[in-house]
Amino acid sequence: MAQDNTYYITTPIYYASGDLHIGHSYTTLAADAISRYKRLRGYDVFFLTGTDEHGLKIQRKAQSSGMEPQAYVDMIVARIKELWRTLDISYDGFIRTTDKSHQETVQWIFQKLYDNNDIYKKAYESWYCVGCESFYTETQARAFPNMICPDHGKPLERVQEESYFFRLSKYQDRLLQHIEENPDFIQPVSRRNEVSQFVKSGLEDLCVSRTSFDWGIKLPFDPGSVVYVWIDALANYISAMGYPEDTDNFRRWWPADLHLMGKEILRFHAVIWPILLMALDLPLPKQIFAHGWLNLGGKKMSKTMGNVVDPFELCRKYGLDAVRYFALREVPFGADGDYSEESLVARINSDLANDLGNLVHRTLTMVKKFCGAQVPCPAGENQVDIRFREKCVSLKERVEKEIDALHLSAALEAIMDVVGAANKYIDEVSPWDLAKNADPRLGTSLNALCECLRIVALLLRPFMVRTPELIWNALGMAGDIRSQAWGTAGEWGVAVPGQVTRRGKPMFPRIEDAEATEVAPESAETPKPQVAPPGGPSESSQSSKSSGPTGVITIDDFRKVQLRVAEVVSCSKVKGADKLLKLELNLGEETRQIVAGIAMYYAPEELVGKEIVVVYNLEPAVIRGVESNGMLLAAKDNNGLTVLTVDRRITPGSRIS
RNA sequence: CGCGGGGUGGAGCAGCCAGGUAGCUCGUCGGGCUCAUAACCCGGAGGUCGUAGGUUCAAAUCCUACCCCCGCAACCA
Repeated sequence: MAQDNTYYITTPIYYASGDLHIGHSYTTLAADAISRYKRLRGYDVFFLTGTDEHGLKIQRKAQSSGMEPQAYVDMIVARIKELWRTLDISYDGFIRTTDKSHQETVQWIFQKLYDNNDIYKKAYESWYCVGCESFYTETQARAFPNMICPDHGKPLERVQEESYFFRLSKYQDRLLQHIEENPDFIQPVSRRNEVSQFVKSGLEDLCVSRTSFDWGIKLPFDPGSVVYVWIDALANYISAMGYPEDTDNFRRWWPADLHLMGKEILRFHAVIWPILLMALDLPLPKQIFAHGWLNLGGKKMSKTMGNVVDPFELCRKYGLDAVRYFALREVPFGADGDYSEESLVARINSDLANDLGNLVHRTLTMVKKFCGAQVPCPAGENQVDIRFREKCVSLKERVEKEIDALHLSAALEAIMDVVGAANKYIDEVSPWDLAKNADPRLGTSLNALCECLRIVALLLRPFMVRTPELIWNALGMAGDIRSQAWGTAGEWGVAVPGQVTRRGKPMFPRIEDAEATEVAPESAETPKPQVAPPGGPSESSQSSKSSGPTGVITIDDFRKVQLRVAEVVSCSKVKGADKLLKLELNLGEETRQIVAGIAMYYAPEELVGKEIVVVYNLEPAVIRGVESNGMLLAAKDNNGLTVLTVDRRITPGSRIS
């Protein structure tokens, strides 16, 4: 059993088939905030994240990039780690499913389950395409028109395959019982109901081996098969802690306190994982929490809008702490939300610039003007002062309560509530009037405001990585904020009267809209594409955020996209797809096939002979089973869509610049 | 009848499970203040709670039917 003062928290391991997006960042940021909080509360924290690196998709991706799978995932992992550096994620461990020790653990587990008869071999029927050399399930096969493989035009064959199955069904009742007896096991409640409903509907044994590809962990007793991805992936939570060999370390941390994830993979974590642990006779994790999604304009990754949300880009534009704040503040614990860059800007402006940043700035200005930049001595308090003080002092408990319940956004809300109270307090007290009359309550009020900011800075530490320190130093507090005990956020009168404050520039300048930024000439320097300096990720943000106008790119950025003229040789509808056309293109010395989602707007024959514009160096993709090697350009409005063509005939394959 | 989420002042959401004064953030309008980043503080306007029925003394909330939107599945290159 894990020791009492330990706290083991995990994110899922992310699939290393490509770059991560804001959703992965969201999970990881939440885990980071919780980890930082627990550390501040004195826990011995282990925060694990990592990557899932096996599977057919990665094998294919690597192939099409002309790389070995291992080299490919190494490259992706480097980028993922860079992202975590940029976001200043304080993880303690990073596990990769290609780690030797992980692979050995998985094989050990598989063997053990097999020996215990929790995994058994069974012949089962499925559909097979000789062309693809792969198997399809009943559902997949039925999705193909007439059961014909769209890639190869050949009918699927009914085949028998031997596979290994894991006895989920055997543990169904035990799992259900556990879920019902432990209300906190799966959270939030709505998710818990969903899972228990699913379990009640009956669990089928799970096929846990694959023979259709070989980029995976070999079965210890049947090297012709590899381990099903979820068994491989889920095991990371224990393999990373040394299971089964390093018993000391493993016992120290297991069971995990919290598995955090997006709701889309809850089922694997709430069904397969617990059952796997039961089969291994290990304790179950204390809590599995599925959060909602942070949809930041990511749903329209269409060709026309360049609005793919790249976390690196967001940090560069708005600053790390602003992005962290937004991500953790905007989405309440359970629900999804559609958010836009617009809402991000609105949030930054109203909460961080107008309320928090402005509060710091106006307070320090008054301390400077009225008290010679020294924290003043408090004098007597009246009702207003007392009420304010009490609100500040009790904030710590409110924040603790919310974070303990994993209500991260509510915790931030509570902090901002006190910030609002401080702004109101200034208005009620009007220190400038007190200064005119040399009223001793001037000291009381400004001292209180400094105390308030000190508390806010301390309590923001789980969420923001740079701002707390900035506030702390601006107040002239002694020592490093990093070494301050969490408990001091519940005390009053910690700032020493007479300590010298240092007012800086506003820490969160308002972000004006795009056109306003565009006119600002002084920041016309080419925006540096690099993000945070690798050494100190927290360095990035605050100073350089007013960067370039929204979405402006350099000529070099543009050159990355190779555009060419292509002649449409032939064109046909993709079978079984309403929106897709398949086009054969003449590009001079080569011909290519692309797929475009324009069938609603063009009949196939309309396009033949036309010279269109295509993105030449786009990564190949398989859409609806059909290979696409490029993308055509088109414009769309309310009346429809038009494909871009050239003004006069030109040699197919000509470059466009 | 594929699965899931949702329709509440101009925008985004809470309230619904345990019916009884419709709440919050942003915007807007008016006022205040001058310490502050056109910011901060106070006040106002603005809502047939998707539609139609039903239950009830009473419905945003419970029941029935329907309409519409959005994810995913599966059509994104």
